[in-house]
Amino acid sequence: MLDIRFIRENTDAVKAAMTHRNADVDVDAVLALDSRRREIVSEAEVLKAERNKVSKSIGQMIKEGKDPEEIKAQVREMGDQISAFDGELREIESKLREGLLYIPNMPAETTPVGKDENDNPVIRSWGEKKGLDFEPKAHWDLGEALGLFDLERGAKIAGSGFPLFTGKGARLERALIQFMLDLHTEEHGYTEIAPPFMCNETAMTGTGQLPKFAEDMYAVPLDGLYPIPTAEVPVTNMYGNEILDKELPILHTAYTPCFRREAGSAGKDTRGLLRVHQFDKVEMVRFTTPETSEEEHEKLTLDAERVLQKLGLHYRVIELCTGDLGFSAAKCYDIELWAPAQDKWLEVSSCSNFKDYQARRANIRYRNEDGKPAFVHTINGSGVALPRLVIAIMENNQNADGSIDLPEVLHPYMGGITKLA
RNA sequence: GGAGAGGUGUCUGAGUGGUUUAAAGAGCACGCUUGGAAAGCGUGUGUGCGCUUAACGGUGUACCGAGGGUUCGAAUCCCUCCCUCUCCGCCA
Repeated sequence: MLDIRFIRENTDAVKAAMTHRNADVDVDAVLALDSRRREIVSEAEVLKAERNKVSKSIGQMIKEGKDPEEIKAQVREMGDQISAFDGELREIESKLREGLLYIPNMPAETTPVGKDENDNPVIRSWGEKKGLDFEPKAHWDLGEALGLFDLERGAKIAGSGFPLFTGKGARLERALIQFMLDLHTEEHGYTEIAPPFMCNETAMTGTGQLPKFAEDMYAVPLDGLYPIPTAEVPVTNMYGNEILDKELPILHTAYTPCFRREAGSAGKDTRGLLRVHQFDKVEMVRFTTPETSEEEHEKLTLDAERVLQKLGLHYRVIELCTGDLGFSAAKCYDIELWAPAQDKWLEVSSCSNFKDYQARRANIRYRNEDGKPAFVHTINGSGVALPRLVIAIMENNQNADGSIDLPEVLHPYMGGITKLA
């Protein structure tokens, strides 16, 4: 969340930022709560100081054998007033916090201003479109024919959007996960985490999924848990309410399945593996100081790109404009893979710098140069998400006979299999 | 799931209603001492919020797992919850 003091002192800038985001946020209502809160705190604390003083004198009187009943009655009255203040304060603080939780992050100064996804500039691209001398088949046809997945049976046991991989398709999932984890841990300096696949409400609030996006999450109400929509949630919140004494930056990578209800996107891009409710993903997370977060964000993005380069896949990097930026992000690059049969770019990674927005929500701090606690900056990105990666591999590397060549780096992970046929 | 024991500051650890302003020790920082170091001695050593200050800081308040309650006053008493450990049960 944003620092209430920042909002107080930069009200116009905050309002302008919300306009650029197309976010409907009542900044003035939050400021009014803040102003009332400070009023009450001041008044209540004067009373508390007085009460503490008089209470102490009661102890003294008892020791001296004097009768304290009259003074007790006075202090009791003060106590009633204090209770009234504290009651109102509790109410105001909870409203204020709720209000702050619904205000998205400030876009970074370098984030391009724009209305929607059509205003996202392309930053760079790598590779080029493969010239296939035949009509490319869609991955759903290739996959069913080669026995890589069985979407009908997946739907039977869980519903549509819950893919079931079979045989070499299942092995390909495992191979890709392992390849990416090895790359990030052995060459990019990340420490691997194997986190819980469910998180509590506090963790989900820390990274910004709750309270605003509750309808996008699966839930296990009996236990107060949510199946994670991304490893970002457990891996970021693992340091919640801590002052880190480790050297920054901290780099973590984690494989987890991800669970998303995809409410609101029903009927859009639903064929095959394009948009599913459960998918595998390797995530990267960096905890940095404010001074280095921009640089670390660039590095993390390159780490994701490296995965695609090693796999030999044509991709481009776009930057999200203010109107398309995610709720908690200040700056974000999306990486998209070219899929010939779809004739489309598919998003496989979203690399975001959250600055101190998540750290303030989750209360993740470090000690700055003065030794004072300060919020870290968090950065994360997919490195990368599997379903669309699998789509790109299948559709780009297909042959006229319906077989699929596997990228060389995967051969060892596939037990020597070089081609899906 | 059942029974029991616990949760105090960076750490160890005392504290069962009122100079506790959380003892003491360790650690850390600075200073003295020293040829240099160790030992010794001295001083300091948390976080959030409010007010104040140009700033350093000052001041008030809250914080002893979390949240409520009792009381003039709570680390201390009561209630609910969370977590850790031990034993039992169940179990991959």
